[in-house]
Amino acid sequence: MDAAIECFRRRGFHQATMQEICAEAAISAGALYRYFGSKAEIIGAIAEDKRGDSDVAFLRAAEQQGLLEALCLSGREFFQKFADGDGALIADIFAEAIRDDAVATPLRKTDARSVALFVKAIKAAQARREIDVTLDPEVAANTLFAGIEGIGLRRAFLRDTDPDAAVAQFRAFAERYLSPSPSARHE
Amino acid sequence: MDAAIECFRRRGFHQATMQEICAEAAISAGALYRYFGSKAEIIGAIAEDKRGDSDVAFLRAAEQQGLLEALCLSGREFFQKFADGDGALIADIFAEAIRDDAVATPLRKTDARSVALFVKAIKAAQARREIDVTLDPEVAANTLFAGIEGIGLRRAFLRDTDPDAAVAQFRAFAERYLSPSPSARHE
DNA sequence: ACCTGAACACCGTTCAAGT
DNA sequence: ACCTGAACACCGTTCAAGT
Repeated sequence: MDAAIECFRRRGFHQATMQEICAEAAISAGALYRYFGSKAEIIGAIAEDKRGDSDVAFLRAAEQQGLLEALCLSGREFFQKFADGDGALIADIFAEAIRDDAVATPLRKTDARSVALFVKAIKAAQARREIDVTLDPEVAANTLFAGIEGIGLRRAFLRDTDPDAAVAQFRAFAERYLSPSPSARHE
Repeated sequence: MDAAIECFRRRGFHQATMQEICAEAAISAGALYRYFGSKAEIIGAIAEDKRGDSDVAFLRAAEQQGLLEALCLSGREFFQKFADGDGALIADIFAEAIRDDAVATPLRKTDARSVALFVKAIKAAQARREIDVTLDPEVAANTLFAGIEGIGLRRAFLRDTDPDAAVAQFRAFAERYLSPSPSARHE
């Protein structure tokens, strides 16, 4: 049923019509409204279950290859969506979530889980003295997330969605952001 | 005439109707389409002339207070829009620009001008040895932009649009990103 | 030449009627 | 109980008719 993702993917949230989604799902309009209260509710449901699969992979990478590589893995996954043409849809989701609390609330829950994962990995890396110990893990996790999202959106806007280039840009940012700043070092 | 910005501001791009805009501008539907070919063309026009006023202020700040303070000034200006409730509109513009070349092309032109300004200020700061000289100015300018945009959107999504907190987050990011990285220093 | 506004094609959503 | 699909209210856009 959620395979009506296909319609948003093909035409974007505002361009796709409920009738197209009904046709794709082989269902009537009335039946669709039995499962989802509105069009906005559908993006909520989509964005919600798109996360999570990669959580285990992230934590394993953080342990085995270090925080930076794990972050780049997450980044690549996100940047790939833009290369696949989902950029406008992602921006639509942002817009809808900023505008509508009913959309934002469920998304914030899954977002918080991802942030918590970042925080956990950051603390572990600090314990290993792999990165700057003076960074606030919560703020750092959010800034890294903002960096990934900003880079992805911006490159889509500039029509250069090559994931390799995007990861390289993010890697340089994360590396510099996380490394002990000269002014803060104590030895 | 462009005071129909008001409608987008109040209700967002997709929620505002052409009839509302016509009423606000005291004009008929036919007349509106004489000036703008479509609804999408209107955001293009809006976003286009929203830039530019602050270019002079940025360059002056960069000279007198250093690159970091000038960046924070730009950041604050952008974050203020989210605090004013324009966050969803900004995300809409992103979505529309990613989806539609006709919207993106004029926006990329004004964007390029702002990036060029950042690049210029970055080069000057490198000449002063104020920041890391090994940074590519073009990439750095884009990454800083992505950081501002990402932080703004993300904080709007998380319903915490306080400009002071946003600037503080961005300042820490920019400071660490720009400072000479230990591994790259030569002395 | 320029503007008007009724009309058009189409959208998201609903709800009486069927099974 | 659940689904259908015509109908509703409303959208962005157009274009014959006016000035």
